[in-house]
Amino acid sequence: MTKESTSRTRKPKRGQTREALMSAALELVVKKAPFSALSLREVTKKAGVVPTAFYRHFPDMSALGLTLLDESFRTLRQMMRQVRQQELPNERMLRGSVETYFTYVRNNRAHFLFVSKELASGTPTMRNAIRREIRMFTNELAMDMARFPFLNHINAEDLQMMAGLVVNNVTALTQEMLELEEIDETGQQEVLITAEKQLRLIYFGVGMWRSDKSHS
Amino acid sequence: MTKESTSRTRKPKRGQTREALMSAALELVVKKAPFSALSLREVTKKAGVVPTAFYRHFPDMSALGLTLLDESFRTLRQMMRQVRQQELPNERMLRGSVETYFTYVRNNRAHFLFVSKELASGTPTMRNAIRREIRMFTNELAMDMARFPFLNHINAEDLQMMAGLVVNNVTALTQEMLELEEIDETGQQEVLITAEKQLRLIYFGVGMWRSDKSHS
DNA sequence: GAATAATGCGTACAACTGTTCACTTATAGG
DNA sequence: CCTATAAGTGAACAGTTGTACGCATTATTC
Repeated sequence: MTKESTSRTRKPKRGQTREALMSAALELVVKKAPFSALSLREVTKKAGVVPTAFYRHFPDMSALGLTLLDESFRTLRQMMRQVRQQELPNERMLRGSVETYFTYVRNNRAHFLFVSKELASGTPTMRNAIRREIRMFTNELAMDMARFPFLNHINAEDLQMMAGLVVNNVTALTQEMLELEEIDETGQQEVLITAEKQLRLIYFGVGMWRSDKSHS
Repeated sequence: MTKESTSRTRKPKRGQTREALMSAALELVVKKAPFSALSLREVTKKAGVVPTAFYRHFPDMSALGLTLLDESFRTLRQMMRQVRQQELPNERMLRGSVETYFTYVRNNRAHFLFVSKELASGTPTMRNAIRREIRMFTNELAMDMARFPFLNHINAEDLQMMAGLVVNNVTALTQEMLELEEIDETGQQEVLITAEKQLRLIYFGVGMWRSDKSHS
């Protein structure tokens, strides 16, 4: 991870305090409270630094939050890319995607937890940023689906609706997963199985869908 | 604004301060921050009462939170009852249920918002209470489905999975709805339409489901 | 109407908050 | 090696917080 230390420093405190602050905050969010409940002093204490040092790296707490959010998004997009570069939806690859996704969730528990909490309880700025990101995912999923011959009898609006259905459900399952203890292997396995079944069921529903159906 | 006499006046409040505290807190949660970020003094100020008066009604803030949660649950259960006493799922009554539900959401915006925020960012006690409640809803829905001849070829586990799918999505849509301004009539209408379509799609998927399907 | 319980008020205090400022120290570039 | 800059320190500030205490007022019950 750290690749910018280019000098022989006995006490390598170069750009490292900034990261210490970020991971301290992340840790506190995970094991304590929503980000908005963190105090600047609390974070600096956990980072092993005096309160005023904070200002050398961030103008205020909300800037830290935004940076943290950005970092989380990088994780999310990376995951998204990996899931998408598998083949397009069919019953067989469903399991693979689900596993890839939830492996990511488990390996980046802190980031997902942070985003999940902020989505519900963050400042409007944060909430909007997250929702925009989720909407982007949904759009990309809808576009992927559009490229699938199997689905080209479905209009754009309905594809969006279907993508939304998938994303909603995956989001909910992610939160469910995050509630489990990290150790609870069997619980996580259950969520995974449920996820796969639910997505398969959606897949069936999509197969039955007719966009020209009257709905008024 | 406040025209109360300056110093030693007592306002004729009977059991009414307690409620003032509760609705003050609820209001603050709605328009400001997660409950955990509220301060006792803030709440009492908004309720038009001196800080120490708080202790005449609650031992501390978290007790207020629990009470608020309880109140919200009463709303939720009442809604659930009303939705359930309609006929069982078929394509025709879907719209009715969806409308009943979201009307409730709109009419009890504050409570739903409170629960929604606490679900993600509340204390473990709160989160667990809410999740238990949601699980109860899911179970009841699964039981309702089980009584439906149309579905009696589906085993209990899969019924649970399906009920979970519905609840997950309704939950997500509820949060989406709560993000909209109260005035945004067209936005709310859109969510409603999407909700109906998504549930119909699930309905189709359920129709295709075979519990004996191999899934490994 | 007097007694008792319930409720609200004001003061007080210690703990914690964010932020300022002047200061020391470490590091990088010349 | 010297120096300019970046990064960390400590003291101090004004606000806010939760809560304890005693007193004042009201509501209720006899």
